[in-house]
Amino acid sequence: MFGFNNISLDKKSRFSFPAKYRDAFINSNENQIVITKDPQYPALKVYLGSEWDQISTKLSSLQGLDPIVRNLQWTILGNASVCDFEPTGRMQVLISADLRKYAQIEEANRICLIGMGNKFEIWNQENWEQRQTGGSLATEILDIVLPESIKDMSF
Amino acid sequence: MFGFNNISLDKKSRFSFPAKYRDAFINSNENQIVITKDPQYPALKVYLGSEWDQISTKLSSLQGLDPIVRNLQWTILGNASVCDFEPTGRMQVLISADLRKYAQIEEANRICLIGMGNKFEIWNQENWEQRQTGGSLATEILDIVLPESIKDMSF
DNA sequence: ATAAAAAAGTGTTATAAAGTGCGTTAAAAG
DNA sequence: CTTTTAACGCACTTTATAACACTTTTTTAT
Repeated sequence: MFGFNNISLDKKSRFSFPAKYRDAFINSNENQIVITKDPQYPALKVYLGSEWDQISTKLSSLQGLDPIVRNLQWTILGNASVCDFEPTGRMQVLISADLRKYAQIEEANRICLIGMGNKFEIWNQENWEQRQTGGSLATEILDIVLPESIKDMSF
Repeated sequence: MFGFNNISLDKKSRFSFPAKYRDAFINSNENQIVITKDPQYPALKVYLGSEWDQISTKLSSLQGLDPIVRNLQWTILGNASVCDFEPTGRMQVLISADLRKYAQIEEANRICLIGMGNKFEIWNQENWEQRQTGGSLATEILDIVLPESIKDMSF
């Protein structure tokens, strides 16, 4: 599941996955999609249910008294929106109001859906273009030292 | 049970869990909800009965002569409010006056209910926004060394 | 101590808003 | 030209919440 897609949100803020991903969804037998905040950028992460189960289980088991861990738990777990999903149907998913706000796609009806293999990202179109053209990566790097417990996780 | 919810308290300080969590509650056969203080922030933790049984059993069995452990016991066990709960009904829960005070949601009628997997957090909206938006990672680092006994617990 | 009043807690109903499902049209691909 | 896909519009369903009525508990005054 790779590649860039420019797709539209309907009036109720739903989008449909492009048809080219249908077989992959059917093959891996997914019936849930999880959307949550990207911890570093004003963008959203989209996980398949099975992938999400792994990530969320691991992350929620970590020691929440560590403030860095807790912040990641808040961001990723605390903003996750779990959507029922039918790979054989319209593959339509709603983006909640606060996630839209975070990704700056509030009024926009066009978004960028980027396939990253086992997950997708959703970006506001302008942000995505800037990110790709400009060398503007510097501003948002989290210069925090990650605790050992999450060094081996990839979100 | 994940995700952010902005919900209202009624005049008697009750809130209802969003309907999307109903199936999870029914499946795990919960009939009790426990609300208690968060040991680090002016916020509340909400546990399912079964989860609470585990945590409270474990926590109350720890060596209370350790001051950090003792503090956690006071905060978490000593402020727990157990509420009857019907997953098939309105899923309505009352927040007691002193818990409201602790979480600074005394007059507020809007709260943030954040699903963190096996538990929820309740926040005053302003506090939550500050915590999420600010680069507040550095400020509240608990530079205490946790005793071995609780390093593997996650509250 | 008792009664009255106030406060706190419980439960029900009505309604506006949010979310869902599905048919139709428009656009793109083969 | 035919088939597939994406986008749009509409109707229906579900959900959240405010308003109301009633019960129980606590407080106050006599």
